[in-house]
Amino acid sequence: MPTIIDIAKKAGVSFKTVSRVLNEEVNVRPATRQKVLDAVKILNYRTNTAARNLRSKRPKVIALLINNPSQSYTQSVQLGALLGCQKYGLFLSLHTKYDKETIVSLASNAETIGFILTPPISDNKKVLETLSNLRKPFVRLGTKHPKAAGTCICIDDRQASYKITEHLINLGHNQIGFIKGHADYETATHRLLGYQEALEANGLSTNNGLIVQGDFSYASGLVSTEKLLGLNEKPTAIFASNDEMAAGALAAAYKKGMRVPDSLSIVGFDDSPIAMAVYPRLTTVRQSLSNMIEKAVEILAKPQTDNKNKIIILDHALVLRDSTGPALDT
Amino acid sequence: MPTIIDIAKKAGVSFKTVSRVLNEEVNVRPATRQKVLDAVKILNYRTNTAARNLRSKRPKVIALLINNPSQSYTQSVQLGALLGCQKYGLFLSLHTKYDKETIVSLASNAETIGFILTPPISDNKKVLETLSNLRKPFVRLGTKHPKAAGTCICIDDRQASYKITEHLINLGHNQIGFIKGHADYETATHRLLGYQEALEANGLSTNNGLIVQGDFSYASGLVSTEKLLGLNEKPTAIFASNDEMAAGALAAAYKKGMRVPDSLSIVGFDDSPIAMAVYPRLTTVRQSLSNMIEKAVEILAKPQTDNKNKIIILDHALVLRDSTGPALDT
DNA sequence: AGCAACAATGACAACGTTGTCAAATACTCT
DNA sequence: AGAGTATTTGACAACGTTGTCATTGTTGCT
Repeated sequence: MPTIIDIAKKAGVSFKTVSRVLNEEVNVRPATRQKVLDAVKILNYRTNTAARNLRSKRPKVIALLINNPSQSYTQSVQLGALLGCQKYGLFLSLHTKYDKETIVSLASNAETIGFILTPPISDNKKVLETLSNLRKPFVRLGTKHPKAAGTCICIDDRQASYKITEHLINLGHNQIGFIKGHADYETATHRLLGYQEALEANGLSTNNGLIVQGDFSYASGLVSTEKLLGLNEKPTAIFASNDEMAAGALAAAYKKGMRVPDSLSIVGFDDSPIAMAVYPRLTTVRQSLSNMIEKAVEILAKPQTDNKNKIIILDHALVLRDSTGPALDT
Repeated sequence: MPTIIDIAKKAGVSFKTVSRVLNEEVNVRPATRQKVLDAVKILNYRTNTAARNLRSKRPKVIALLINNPSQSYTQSVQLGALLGCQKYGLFLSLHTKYDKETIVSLASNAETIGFILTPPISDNKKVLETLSNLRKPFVRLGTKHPKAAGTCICIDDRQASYKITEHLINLGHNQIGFIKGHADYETATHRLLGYQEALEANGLSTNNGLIVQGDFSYASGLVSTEKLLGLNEKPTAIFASNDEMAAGALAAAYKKGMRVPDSLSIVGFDDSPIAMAVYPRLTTVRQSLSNMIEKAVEILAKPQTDNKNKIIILDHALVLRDSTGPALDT
């Protein structure tokens, strides 16, 4: 394994200068910087995080605030965060509580670099207020509410929602039920908007009682679908705001003896593990939670990148599986 | 933060002796050791893993071999392994391939401490043979097949299975269907045995076509349950060998218009996230995957603990929820 | 040209631990 | 008791990096 001393020799500078380049410090001549970077590339150098952590007094802990009813969501995020931390030689501290006291005590710990907030905490006014006063950086996942400080990372929920609704419309569906997510989540609002816009753009009514309130849980998906299927003008397709509710919708359909996608199409959102565990497998929107969280860790780990207080919008993708099919000709 | 030098002063020995005690080296007088340990406790000392990793040339990587169709299982295990690694200052390398070449190349890396195998790899003969020849320690999860070397960590599947079957019997069920797990998994066999023993112990027949083959997937749970419900002598309860198949069983029941647990009781196994996401919530067996994997990391991290080539059996617990109820009086 | 001010670089200590080797102590045997 | 050996302890360097401070190089100004 090459060390900064090897790099220094190769580049013809002192090892301290190498350290400066690697830490993106100011006051390094561009030519020198380039020589060092070349040497780094040639020798395939990787920083020894043990040595760095030993010597530097920089903070090393990222606080992840997560309190999500979906266990699969929680696990994915934790996993991604841990992998990111491992990459940068940082430690992760996990927290489900987010009262003022907890946050203040975390922030006052000199070891803490900053916070990562996950929905619905990302949009919790009290938390945002508390953090804004605390001079520690924070990153908010799954939201893009512009008012508060802190970097936001999300996908374009509205556009994704628009696209998956249009997929249903293209299959001939014109009565599309919608199950809203929990009101505390910003994403829930955007997904609804995308759905409504797609309907309007295709000349379909958005005001026909086909929108019901869920809360992102399986049970609410089931109950909501029972409501929708009990209507006089039944939907031929249902858009659930996440995969868990879509799984609940599937159960409700089975209960009624309906076949999916033959007599009812169902779509979800997230492409969580459940989407593949269910029968038939769900058509859904994939958002890469692991990319999101890795980006969040990176922003906190490398404070020099000027991502502060920006809104970062990551890619998503429509995933067509077996739970959607053409509308019945009735 | 106290260092070994502080401990040394407190205990009246050299800091090198403290290091020896902390690393459980031999040739330390018991009295000295005790003095050091007391000082450690009083000052609440925690090893600085950065310094340790920097100085020591000990290997620091644990290779986790995991290739499980269940994403929730995979995530839980990875999460637990990462947390364990963080605790001991180790790195995790994740692998889904387990051909001979991959294993040999991992083992020949001087950085690699050892391997953790997860089902079904835990019982893969080729892998076990390859590893046995390679002089690297390995830990096998979810199995207790005695022939091969390596430490095994598991729960008593047979006993757990016995207990949950007995729970159904106590509710008055005497026609209990069983959905087997994938044949590659040792646990599948033990769960079947426990079920059969419980039936026999309660004077029920085990030979009545109520046992069908699944493969641990949702889809196989659904199909298997349809088979069982199509029999002349229908079961009043179904024991699925894991929660995913139990979720499939629930779907099949809904499809037939049956209510759970009113007209059919269903139990699963694992207490995976799905058990709580489903309606009604599953009665199941809880096995703490996180404990298992943490133990596995510990064994590799602290080679001195003489857990080598032992079989470690962890606790499990019956979790009674809403998917089981009294048998119908028919 | 000469000087100040600032930018860029380098020399060296320090972080907390383990590895190496030497020294001190305890034990065994005659 | 004394030599010889084994056990226990200690002194000190080393790991690869960053922090501190000194030194050198560069620029702008009179």
